[in-house]
Amino acid sequence: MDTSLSRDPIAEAQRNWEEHGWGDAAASMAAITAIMRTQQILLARIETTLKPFGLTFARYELLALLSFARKGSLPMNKASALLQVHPTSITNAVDRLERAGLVERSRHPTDGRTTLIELTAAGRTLAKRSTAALNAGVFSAPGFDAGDVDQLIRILGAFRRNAGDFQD
Amino acid sequence: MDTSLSRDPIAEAQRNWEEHGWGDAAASMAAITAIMRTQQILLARIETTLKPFGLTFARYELLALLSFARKGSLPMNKASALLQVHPTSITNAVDRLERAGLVERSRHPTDGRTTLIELTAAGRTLAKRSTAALNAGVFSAPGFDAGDVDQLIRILGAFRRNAGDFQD
DNA sequence: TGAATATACTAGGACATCCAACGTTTGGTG
DNA sequence: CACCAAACGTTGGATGTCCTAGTATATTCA
Repeated sequence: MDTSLSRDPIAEAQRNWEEHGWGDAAASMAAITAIMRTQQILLARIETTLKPFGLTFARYELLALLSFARKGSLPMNKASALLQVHPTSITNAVDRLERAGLVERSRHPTDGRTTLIELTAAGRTLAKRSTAALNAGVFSAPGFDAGDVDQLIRILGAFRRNAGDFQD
Repeated sequence: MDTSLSRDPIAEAQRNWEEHGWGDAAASMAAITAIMRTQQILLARIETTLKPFGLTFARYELLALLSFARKGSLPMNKASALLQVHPTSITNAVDRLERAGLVERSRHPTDGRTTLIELTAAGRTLAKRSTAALNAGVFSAPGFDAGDVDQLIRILGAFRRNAGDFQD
């Protein structure tokens, strides 16, 4: 699993693409494959950092989102929209967080369809601690060269806007 | 699930980070979150394109890798190393591809521990067709701005090298 | 007002990924 | 030559994601 190869397998795939006459798609294929692999590496680091807290990244994201909510609570459909995942993924995450005593479900006062999620005291504490750990262990030194972080934010921001994630 | 937000939720998260005094980690957090989301968008497009062929991206990657192998066959541990996924993921993919008649397992002639994977004729045909579909539907127009593809390859290549993916 | 439509959440299933543990085969070492 | 550590693949379990379908509640409109 964690063996270092002598050559970049993605660059190798790009060469294969070019040799087969798919030169117009080769570079994009390489970029997309690199995004896939980078996501995998980063996710593994994040999960390792969160493991001591009993959290996964999916659950952490929800916890962090709730900790920034002004009212301290959020409808499940809002969480689904903001985290940009399927509603059933939110249900799954809330189930586990609730079982761990970190959040609680409550009925919406006026709309009987919606369920509100709210942090418990334990949830709020864990959100702070795990965020500090992620900042220290991953975000403050992610391994990108200087200046590249801003490039990534720009490039991927444009891509996500093109993909319809947001208007702005 | 596919609702367009008025504002970029990742930029919003970055602002939250900065307001809480985590300015040194805010930009990296935003870049990493953007990578996660971009991967999700691209994977969804790829899976949609592959669905008519009865393939998932994981199975396609293995199929494509085999189609480039000189001998037409590859040990499972090689596939695991080149695709950079856990050996059990290869076992899973080969199980399904074999059941679909696209690949076959065979014993290594000299080393009794290793298993070789080989494309069937049907597998080779499907690899070609699905690659053409991906090139046409995703890779040839991925939605990145001009010049950004090369930037991505450079930035993510450096990251992966730092992460120990390859020497080069 | 009452029926049709839309929205919100949940249940069940398919798929992929990882980890831990296991059995088999190799190959180096005493 | 025998033994044991290492390598290889598989099984079983946990997690997350998505999809489809179903139930309950709101909203719209005839």
